Parts: sequence; C-alpha cells; structure tokens
Amino acid sequence: MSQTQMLKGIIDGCLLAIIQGKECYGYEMAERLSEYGFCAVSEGTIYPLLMRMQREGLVTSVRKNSTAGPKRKYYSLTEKGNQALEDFLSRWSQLEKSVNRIIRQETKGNDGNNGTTSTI
Amino acid sequence: MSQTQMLKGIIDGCLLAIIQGKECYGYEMAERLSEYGFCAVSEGTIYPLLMRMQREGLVTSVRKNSTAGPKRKYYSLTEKGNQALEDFLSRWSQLEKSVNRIIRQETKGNDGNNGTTSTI
DNA sequence: TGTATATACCTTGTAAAACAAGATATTAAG
DNA sequence: CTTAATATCTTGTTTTACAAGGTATATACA
Repeated sequence: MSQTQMLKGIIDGCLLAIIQGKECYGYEMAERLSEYGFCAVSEGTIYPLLMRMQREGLVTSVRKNSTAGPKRKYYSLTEKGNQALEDFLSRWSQLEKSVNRIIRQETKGNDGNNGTTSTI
Repeated sequence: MSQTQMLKGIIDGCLLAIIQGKECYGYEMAERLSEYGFCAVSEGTIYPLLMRMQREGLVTSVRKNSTAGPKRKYYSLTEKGNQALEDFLSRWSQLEKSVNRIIRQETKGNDGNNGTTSTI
C-alpha cells in the first residue's frame, strides 16, 4: 500500500482540472500538484500521461518560447477533454462517497478524519 | 481513465476497514463493497489481496463452517493491520483534500464553496 | 436420483499506471 | 567554463485490478 498506488487514475483527472483552469505546461503542472499537496509527482509520470491524453484527443499542445530555459509545451483542453474532466469529477465524487461511507461506518475511534465531510 | 484504476491502493484500505468493523470473510466483503457503492469488485481482486495481507501479517484467518455452503475463511486485524489501517486513513484524508482543493480552485462551474487553502 | 442454484474459495495471464533513473537541451549566473 | 535552474522525453520495473476460468459444498426441487 504505497502512496503512489492511490494516485492511479486520479492524476490524469487532476491534470485535466489544472489545464481547464489555465493553459499550462508539464513542468509547471508538476509544481502545481506539489503545491496542492501531492508529494512530488514524477515527471516520468506526467509527460507520458500528457502525451497519452493528446493521442486520445483530450488535449492539444502549442510550443512557446520561455524567458528562461527551453521551449514550453502548453496544453489546452479539447471538447473531448472537457467531457473527460466531467466524467472524472463524477467518478471521483462517487469514489469519495463510497470510501467515506465505509470509513464512517466501519472504523471505530478513527483519527485523521474528524467529521468534516467534504462537499462536492 | 477507467473506473478500476481509481481503486488502486484504495481497496485494500477499505478491506482493512471492513475487517476492523467486524470479523469477515472474502465473499461477504465483496458484497459489502458492492453495497457501499463500489461497482462489483471482482473476487479475483479480493482473494489475492487478502492472501497478500495475511502474508504481510496484517490479518489472520480462521476457517469456520457455514450453514449453507462451503467453509468460510474469517479474517481479523492484527496489531500491524490496525496500524496499516490508520496509515491508510491518513493517506486517504490527505489525498481527498488535495484532489478537492484542485477541483475547487481549478474547475469552473464549481459550487460556491470558497476554498480556504489550508495547509496539509 | 439428478440437476440447478447460491455459496465460497482460489489460480493464471493480462493490461494499465506510476516511477526511478536516466538522457537531452536551453538559458542565466558565478 | 562551470554550475544550476528550467524543460522535455525515454526505458525498464513494480504494483495492482480484473477477466476468465476452476473447484467444492449445501439446499431446493423435479
């Protein structure tokens, strides 16, 4: 039960969310994920993921010059990507509810999660 | 982005929670997960997982007769399993917060829930 | 008796995902 | 000239969930 296993199928949804918020490039997404509390998602994870999502038509990319360093590859959501994001949001919501239901009903004297049942 | 991918590293934590709630056997756990909203977690997933957790010393098992069918293998949590459950609860809580923070701040069409950027 | 059904466990092989550990460039600062 | 920060990509490995089977027990019913 490593921490990375719990990210499977979730990181790509988070990337879609970040891209929807604002056109963005891979290196920056890694930093953003880190800020959001994910512990250092590897670039070896992010870049293949972005390429796969582009291959699937969820995102498009444009290369732009950077003021400090090599060119950046900015990603944007396609219509299909927007749909995929919505699918992710609904699946995440369902998963969250199911897991929290189990935790609430099955565990006794639990810590780590005090009554704040997250909305969404 | 399949639905099963999002379960990676989460099902085992949920099983630990179910077992903590009450001594339980594999076939019943599958039914419980289904009731909790997980869509039909395969027995090909659950049994190998339980055996792995026993190998790792997180659970112990006892065979007992059933009133209708073959013998059941009841699992209980060890001290180590209790610790593993607590680890899972804290990791899940952290993941939940991170993902919801991203969703709240990055996606549009979000409900008016104001995102206070709490640390950790 | 035979057979269908629900119960209960287990195995094998496969695909997807995340990551470590690199390789490769570009730009600025010392 | 060297170092560091920025930026992208590749290869090989490990973990995980699952499909698709197999085996066995007990009950109900014809």
